[in-house]
Amino acid sequence: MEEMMGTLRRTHGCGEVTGPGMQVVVGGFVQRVRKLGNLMFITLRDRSGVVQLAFGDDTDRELFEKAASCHSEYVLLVKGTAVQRESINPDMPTGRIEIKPEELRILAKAETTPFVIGDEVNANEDLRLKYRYLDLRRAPLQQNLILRHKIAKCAREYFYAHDFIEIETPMMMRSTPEGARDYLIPSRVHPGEFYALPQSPQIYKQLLMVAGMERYFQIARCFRDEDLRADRQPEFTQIDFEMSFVDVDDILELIEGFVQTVVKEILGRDVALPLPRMPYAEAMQRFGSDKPDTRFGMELQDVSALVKDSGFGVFSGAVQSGGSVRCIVAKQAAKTLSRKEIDKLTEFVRGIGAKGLAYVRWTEEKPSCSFGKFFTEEALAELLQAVGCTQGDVALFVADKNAVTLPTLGALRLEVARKLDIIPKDKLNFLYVTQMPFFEKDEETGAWVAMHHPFTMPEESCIPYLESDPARVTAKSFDLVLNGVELSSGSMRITDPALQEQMFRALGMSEAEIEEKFGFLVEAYRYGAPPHGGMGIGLDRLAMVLSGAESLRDVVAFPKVKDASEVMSQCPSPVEKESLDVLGIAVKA
RNA sequence: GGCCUGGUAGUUCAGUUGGUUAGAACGCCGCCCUGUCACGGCGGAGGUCGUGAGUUCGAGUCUCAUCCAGGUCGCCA
Repeated sequence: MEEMMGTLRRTHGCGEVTGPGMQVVVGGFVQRVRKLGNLMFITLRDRSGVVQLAFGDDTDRELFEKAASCHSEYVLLVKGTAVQRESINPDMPTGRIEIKPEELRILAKAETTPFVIGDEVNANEDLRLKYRYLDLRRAPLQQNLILRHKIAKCAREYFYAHDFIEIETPMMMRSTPEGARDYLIPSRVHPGEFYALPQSPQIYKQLLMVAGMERYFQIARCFRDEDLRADRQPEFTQIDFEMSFVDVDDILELIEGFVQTVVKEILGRDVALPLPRMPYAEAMQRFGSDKPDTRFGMELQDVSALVKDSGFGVFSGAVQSGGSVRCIVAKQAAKTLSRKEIDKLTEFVRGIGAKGLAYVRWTEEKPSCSFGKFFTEEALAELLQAVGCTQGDVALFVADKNAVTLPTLGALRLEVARKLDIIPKDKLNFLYVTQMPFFEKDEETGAWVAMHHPFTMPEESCIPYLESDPARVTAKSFDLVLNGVELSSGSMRITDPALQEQMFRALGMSEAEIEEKFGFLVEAYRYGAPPHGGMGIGLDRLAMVLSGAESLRDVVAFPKVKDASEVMSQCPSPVEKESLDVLGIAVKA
């Protein structure tokens, strides 16, 4: 029979009971019951920590028997006195004291849990997600959610202090066919018509600038109906803002200030400002990535000039047809990267688009080389010297068009670094990637599509080439990268309606299409808008990196799994036929 | 959607060329235990080997199909 709290109220968190002599009432879950005959210990856990209750021969017999009936995860309310322990546990923050209970109420009993609830995980994630409310009792996950809360709190305080106004934008909005797939909401009042959940508050926050709100901020939930990854959930949270009367540098300075503040607040560490800034083109050349992990070297090297006249057709052919031959050099990796391992890496690069992988593996006296028969010893020595490959190293080469060599070697660089375990875990390398290309070519259709979104302001100097030479147009956009994770992206927006229409045309949209999809937006800008720009910072990803978690699931209270379902409540789920009828929806069998 | 890996007790796993009654650890239950804190000791319960079909005298083990999970690529303006 469960008991009531009555008038008894908690006075302290379990982790807050520190000194002997304290009269306390604590409540929490039973972590563990340890019976030693007429001596018994119960560890009680709440959000603040764990404290030990001690029952001995000085304990009232009835109270002792009641305590002895407790099992793991029972919910107790205990009144007692903290006393010095006979045997101290130095590994426990409250290990110097224990509570001598005078009163104990069993507020709730608990069935045996499907997995043991402790700091160490000893169950599959699948099972833990099904019983997410139990998994969340574990201190590491509680700490992650608390850390996430602190980031959100810190963000609010920072943006409030910088004169931003918190404004909610709609969760039900117009579907925009560009970009990611929308989650749709059927309209009952307008059968056959749909709202969409926002992929971001982009359009609304721009309109808030047109409205003269000057500085808008929101911790905004965003939705994208795409397949999941460890670092991608279908619904996610952005620290979203937009500001007027600014240019790129003003936004970058504001955000690096936030980054410095939040890292100091959460980790107590200093971030040196200004944050490094790297043009997109340089990031691709040096790291083969638009979100470079700069915590380690092993940068890409272009050896096209050295190998273009070699007898090795794969190399010379790639250079002659406008591509390149590039490599990375893994220092002192010859032992770890055996022939077998290099074969695996070859499979790896084939999986992401390269045709193959050439290598030099310099173990003993002579380098062993997959393309050795096409190179004289002198030519090979010259090549290796040029790329800084010496005894004990492995050099890995990819030859193809640049659209393949760069990203392939970028991914290979990360893969090799992980295998060699050379990525420093304690570094926090923030980086702004700037001057992104405006357009990117759709490989299938050959059409130019916006790399960011179509409201992004191009660099002024590029405007003449919008329609004549899209490839050379760069955008006033910027990404914030932390340790190779894209935390956020932002840009200046187009405020000139004529330029905006020109942009839509460059993207191949007809007048009718522009009017139909974005007419209201273009019209808004005809009534005057201050120059403005903004950003959305991924709160989940920031929490993931700052907590050291490997997956977004570890920093989201109730995450979705790979197929976008939620295993605890089992959604999505079918609905009653009547519910569909009222919406005018028929579901294919 | 493609590819890779996995699914055996409540949990995490082991399980030999296909061969007796499918094991271990933790958890759970019972008894003992006055300083434990991963307490300890003794005993016990607990299994549709994901599901279905096939090969075989015989399948946890081999084959096929299917379901589920994770990773990865496509995708994510």
